[in-house]
Amino acid sequence: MLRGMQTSADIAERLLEALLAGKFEPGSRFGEQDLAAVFGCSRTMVREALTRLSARGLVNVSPRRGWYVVEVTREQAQEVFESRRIIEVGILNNARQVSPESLRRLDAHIKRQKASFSRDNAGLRSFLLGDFHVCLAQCLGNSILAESLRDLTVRTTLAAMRFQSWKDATRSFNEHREIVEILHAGDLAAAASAMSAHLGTWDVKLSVPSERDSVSLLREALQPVDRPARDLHTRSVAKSRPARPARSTS
Amino acid sequence: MLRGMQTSADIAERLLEALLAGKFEPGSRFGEQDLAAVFGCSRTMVREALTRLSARGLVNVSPRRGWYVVEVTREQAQEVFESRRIIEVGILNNARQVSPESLRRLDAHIKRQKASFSRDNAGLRSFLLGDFHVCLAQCLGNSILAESLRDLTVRTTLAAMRFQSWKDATRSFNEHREIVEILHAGDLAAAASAMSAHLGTWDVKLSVPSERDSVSLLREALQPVDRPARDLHTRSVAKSRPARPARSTS
DNA sequence: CCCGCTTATCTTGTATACCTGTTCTGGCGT
DNA sequence: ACGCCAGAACAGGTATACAAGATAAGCGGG
Repeated sequence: MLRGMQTSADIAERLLEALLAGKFEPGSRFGEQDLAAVFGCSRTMVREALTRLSARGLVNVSPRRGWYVVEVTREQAQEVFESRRIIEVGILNNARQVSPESLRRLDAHIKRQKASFSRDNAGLRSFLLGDFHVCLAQCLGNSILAESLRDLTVRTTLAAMRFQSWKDATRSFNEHREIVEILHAGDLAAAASAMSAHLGTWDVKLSVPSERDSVSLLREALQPVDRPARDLHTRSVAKSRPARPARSTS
Repeated sequence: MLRGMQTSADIAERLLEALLAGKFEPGSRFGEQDLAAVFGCSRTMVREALTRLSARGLVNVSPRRGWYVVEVTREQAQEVFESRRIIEVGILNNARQVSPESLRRLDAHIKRQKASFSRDNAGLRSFLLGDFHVCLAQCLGNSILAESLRDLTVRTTLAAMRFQSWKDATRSFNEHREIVEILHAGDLAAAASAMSAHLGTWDVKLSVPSERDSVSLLREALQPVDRPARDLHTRSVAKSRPARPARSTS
């Protein structure tokens, strides 16, 4: 039973982190009671947390059926990347300079990313690779867009899972490091270019695989899953039910 | 008693619209029971709606005291404008072209804005002037950023109210119309410039008034209010209480 | 043996009850 | 008369109860 400051905001945060860490497949179902049991609280809190995530577009609710991790469509995924490029490149181009403190923070973050490779922790790695972008936005002084980026990085992760457009983690890390180096040099325009390229390599891959038809979907779904259960609170979610219209709420 | 599809998303939407229409001052208090009475539902729904708004950063909750329309600080206001410029200019620069249908939609929106001037409806006017930016983002094919812009336009309105940085509505409208004309000509880069200028005139004004000290705050507060009560659901909110630490949630 | 219908169970949707912290008000003391 | 303290009223925080819809299981007919 996961504890510690059980407000609905905490629960939402926890779920968001897990999402960013890639612990839930798109389309996974979140049962209110299961989550309540896991977090040791009542359904009320869970519902509030899920409502928060819903408002941020990370989960959908299908009436009387449950909450489902969003299944980003290909078009939406393109939009996500477009949005990220606009925001992240925009922030870099808009910034005047990077404070020494921010540079230190970024260095520390890079170090954490690096460390996550030695420890074999795919979840943490995924989380940090996404979180870097949020951290960068914060360091550049725009916490509003940083917050938006949190949602977008999560959706990126989900889109990547869905379309299996894996970007090599090592490569991502190297590009992150490169960006930070450029920032140390103070060349924000160059950093913006590097960021644009960094994001570009993602969606190129994303657009490569052919459109997903129901046959390939089936074939893929029926592949044996040799991946073991991953983590504590992964266990509480049943895999997605047959699927039904789920409405996305504000 | 306001009715019609009383889901929490609807209520949140309604509140957001009212916020964008400038019907609530920053710092206004939303009483759960009052809202429940107004919407003819239970506190549960109201809480859910407010939770949604809270997740989008439009209201804060002060524990055991209530929900308050966010009071954007000057620094946050600057961030809002920076974010808007990054997003809106970015979208325009990123777009390839504008579809005829989108142009029609924009024309229609301009027409509605124009109409709102003849009818003397300040709320509707404020709403439409903000909504135009959202509409534009949607027309340019990025509904994700359009959604983010909804929050940002609301915060812009709130910041403007707080710092009394009124931008002349007629001027805003003219600039909107100009932008749409440029889009008709197909010059997206020029449109981006126009948008940048459009947003620029706002925050210039915003930065002009000096920092607000408690004395001027009092003097201002004690001015006689000759403005009559505006609309139905404005009546349900008590003016802000003395103020206390309100924490902003995710 | 398979398909369709009915019934049971499970899960969410919504309201409400109760608890707790905050604010307001009245009384007391200085 | 002012300020402080205590009690009451009020509002939000949380859990729970009950209703309604959806899924799954069981049963009967073709």
